[in-house]
Amino acid sequence: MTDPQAPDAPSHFIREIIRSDIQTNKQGAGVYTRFPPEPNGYLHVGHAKAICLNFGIAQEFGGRCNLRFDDTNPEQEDAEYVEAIKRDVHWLGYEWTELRHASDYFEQLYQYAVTLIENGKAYVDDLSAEEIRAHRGTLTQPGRESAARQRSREENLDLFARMRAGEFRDGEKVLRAKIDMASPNINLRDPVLYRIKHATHQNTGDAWCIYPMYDFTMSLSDAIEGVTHSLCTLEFEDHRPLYDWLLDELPVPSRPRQIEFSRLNLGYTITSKRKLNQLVQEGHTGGWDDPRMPTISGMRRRGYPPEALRDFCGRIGITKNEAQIDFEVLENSVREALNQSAERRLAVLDPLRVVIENYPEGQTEQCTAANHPFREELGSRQVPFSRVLYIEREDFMETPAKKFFRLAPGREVRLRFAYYITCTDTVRDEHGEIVELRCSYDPQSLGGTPDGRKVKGTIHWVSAEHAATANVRLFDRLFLSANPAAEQDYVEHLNPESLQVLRECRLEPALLDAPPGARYQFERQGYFSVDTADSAPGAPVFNRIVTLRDSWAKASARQRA
RNA sequence: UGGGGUGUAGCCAAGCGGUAAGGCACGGGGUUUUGAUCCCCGCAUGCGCAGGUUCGAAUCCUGCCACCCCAGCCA
Repeated sequence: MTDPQAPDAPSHFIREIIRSDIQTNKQGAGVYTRFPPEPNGYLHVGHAKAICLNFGIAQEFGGRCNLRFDDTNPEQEDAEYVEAIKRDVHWLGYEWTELRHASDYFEQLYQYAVTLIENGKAYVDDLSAEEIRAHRGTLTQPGRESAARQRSREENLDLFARMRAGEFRDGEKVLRAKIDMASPNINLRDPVLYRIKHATHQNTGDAWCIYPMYDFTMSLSDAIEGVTHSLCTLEFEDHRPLYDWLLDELPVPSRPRQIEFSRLNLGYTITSKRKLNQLVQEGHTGGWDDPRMPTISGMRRRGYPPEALRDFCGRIGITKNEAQIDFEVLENSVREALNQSAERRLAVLDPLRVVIENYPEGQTEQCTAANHPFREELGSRQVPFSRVLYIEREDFMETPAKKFFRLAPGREVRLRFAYYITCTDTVRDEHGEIVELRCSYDPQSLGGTPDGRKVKGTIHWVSAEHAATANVRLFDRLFLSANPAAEQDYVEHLNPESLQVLRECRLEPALLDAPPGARYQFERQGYFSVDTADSAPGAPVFNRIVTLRDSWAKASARQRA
């Protein structure tokens, strides 16, 4: 596995920049990064990329990394989200150096704003939002200066103090940087620094009624924390001149460097907090942690191991290309982690009854089953075998297709960890549907066969009398479109069959005591986890994390096509 | 159309003037009591296009083309 920290992990341009900065001592000693989410929703895979980058880089260079909540817009934010975010970062395997909130700096930021005013670099404007927009100009035309731009420092200072004191209503006044209304970079056309919001803040309560904007907050918070490398996504690239302008104009304690990289897009999924929020609010999924959601909490609930996410983030690379990663890359990381760590069990998802006619009635014996094919230290368990079994319905074909190696009339197969059986007859119900197979077994075939005969197929099974019955949920992609975000209405592209609940699954008895969160491979089927929310003691509910690769399914699909 | 970015295989991605790494996907073969895993092998005379510089260019120069981002008192 390529962990981002591994010495042989592929390098990328940000790592190169940092190496060079260290060599030239450009950003001072040490590396300090930060992950700065806004607590306005749950984290998703895209954030996992940013988390692995920021925390991973810090780890790699023996540096530090803060978790900082960018909580400057009280109307959007909630304490529920800050708790969820902390949980997600921890689950991914990272520990922050300091836990901060941008709101911790509100007083200091306010003083910085005052300094700007004192230096003639900011002014209070009383234009309305619409007027400001009209004054801003367009992409090709310069903006116009507001009359308020000429205000004296004294008046600006007084007005700004009164903004803070709550003398104005929302939207009545705003603090703006005095830069250049004719700049070809629209972000430099006197950007708003502070706005009035009489709202209760999740961290500071009612202490403030003015709140700083993103650009102002981000660069100064980075500087306050001594961040050396401020990593963010591409859309902030043309905000960098403003980020740097603030550092130039104010007596900041450090000089962070902003570097942008492209955000993660994953095939068949959505990585937008806003859109994910809509899915939750409109009830299209069971919540933020629905196992079909590309949120970190959804993936955790589904059973993805955190090391799989880290491995994935290490594989996709860090560049400025707008990339859309195939979903298979993620699944590959998940399978690789689980193949290594998950114990194997036998479970029949779609049961078909089998009676072994030459097996003594009422007899039970224990078959020894290895818990893992290449990790002997994980030991083995006993699986009961008896006269009546269940096998997977799709492991039997009355008229076998070409290259079908499983059970069929007259065919012999291996029952995993047990005997060879041969299908001798079929039993049908009144509709003509096959409801039972009659088979014979070879008592000599337990560890091998005395005559050395080989069989092409091995199938899984469970003893009917001993089996537990459980619900198993199969998940398919949430969207049918490869790029739902690009569709006119992504909600229309939801996969109506993304969730399938199987209620008649038969499990080997050992699975009955599986603890919530445990992950197993159901042999020949896939990896499954015990749902942490819906399972009860003695009544586990299983989530399919990911299927096994299935070259038979692929080949037979190709045959049909 | 002003500004800022990006173009290397189906999808990612190395490459930093010396003759196209690696991963995913895909195809073929071997091992196998999971059609899994594992192991081999194949997969760009080609790097957005066109010129130019050079003994030599994905890398340097010039000109084009395509795509993405920016006109919130969101982040």
